[in-house]
Amino acid sequence: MEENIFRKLLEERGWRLTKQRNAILQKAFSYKGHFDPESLYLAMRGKGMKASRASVYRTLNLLCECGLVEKVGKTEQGTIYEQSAGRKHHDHMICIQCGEIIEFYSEKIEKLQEKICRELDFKGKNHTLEIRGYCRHCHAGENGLEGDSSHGY
Amino acid sequence: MEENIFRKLLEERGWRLTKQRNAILQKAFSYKGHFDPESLYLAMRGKGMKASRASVYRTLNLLCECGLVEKVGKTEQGTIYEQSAGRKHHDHMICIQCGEIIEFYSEKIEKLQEKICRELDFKGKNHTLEIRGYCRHCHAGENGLEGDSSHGY
DNA sequence: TCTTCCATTGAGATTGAGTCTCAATATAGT
DNA sequence: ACTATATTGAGACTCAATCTCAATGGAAGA
Repeated sequence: MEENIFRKLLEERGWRLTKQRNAILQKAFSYKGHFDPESLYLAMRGKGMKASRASVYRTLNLLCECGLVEKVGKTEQGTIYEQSAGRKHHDHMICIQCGEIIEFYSEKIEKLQEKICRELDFKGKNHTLEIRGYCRHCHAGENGLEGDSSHGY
Repeated sequence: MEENIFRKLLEERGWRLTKQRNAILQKAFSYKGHFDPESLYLAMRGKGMKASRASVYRTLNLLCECGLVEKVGKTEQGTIYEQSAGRKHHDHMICIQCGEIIEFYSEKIEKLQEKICRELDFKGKNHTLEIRGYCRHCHAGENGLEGDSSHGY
C-alpha cells in the first residue's frame, strides 16, 4: 500500500496525513498519466472524498516537494502534473491538434544534456523536453502545409 | 531596415502596419534576448511610443503567427518571448536561483529528436528543451545539498 | 474633399489559475 | 481534558491574458 510511503515521507517532514491530504494523494495516484489540479478537484467533489480547492493546490505543492508528484509543464489551461514516484524520467510529445501526450525516453539525449551541463558549468537539477506537433492520427492526410520548418522538422 | 520585412509580412496577411504595431515591433526587436509582455508594455509607456496592454498582447500574438517572435515558455510570471527572425534555434538553461538564462545548442540532440519523431510517427513542429538548475555563479560553494538526483544529474 | 466602410485601438470589465487570509476545526502531546 | 499547534475551507485577492464595445483612423471610392 503506497499510502504508507506517503505517510512516512510526510512524517519525516513533520507533516500530518489528514483525511484531505490522503484523499488528494489517492486521487493523484489514481491517474495513470497526466492531470491538472482543477480536474482533480472536480473529480473529488463528485466522490465522497472532498477537499477545498486551496487544499488541493497546497497538497500538490507538498507532494512536489516530497518528489511524489512533479510538474510536467504549464499550458494555457494551467499546470500539468504527473506522479513521479517509481516512474522513470521521460520526456513528452504533445499533439497541438488533439492534445494527446506521448511519452518517450532517450538515454542518448540524457547523456548529451549532462555533457553540455558540464561544459557550461551548469548544475542541472531537472529538465523538460517537450516536442509539439501532430500525432500519428492528426497528421494523416496533411501535406505539411503551414510553417516553421526552421528547426529541421 | 527590418521594418520593411515586417510590413511585407503583415501586408501579405492583409494586416496594417499601424503606429502601435510598429512601436511594439521595434520594442520587441530591441531586446537582444528574452522579454515578457508586461515589461515590454511598461517600457513603452516610458518612451514616447505607447500602446495599450491589449494591443501589446494582440500584436505579440500576430508576431508569433508571422514567425517573427516566438514563445519560449511559461513561467510563474507569465509568458516569455524572444525574437526568432534570423536567430538560430537554441535551447535554454534557467538558473532557479538568480533567473539567468543560458542558451545552448546541440546538433546531436536535434538529430536525435528528429529520429525519435520518425520512430513514433510524430510530426514535430517545434520543441523546447529547458534545463533548470544552478548557474556557474549560484552553485559555487554548495555541496549539492537537496534533492532529486534521480535524473542522473 | 467628403463619405462610407472596416480594421484597429484602448479603457475597463472579465476570466481563470493560483495564492492568501483568517476564523473555525482537528490533532498531538501532556 | 487542556493547551498548543497544524490544517482546513470559503471567499477575497492577485496577476496574466483575453474580451467588449464605443471611439478612432486609415483606405478607397464618389
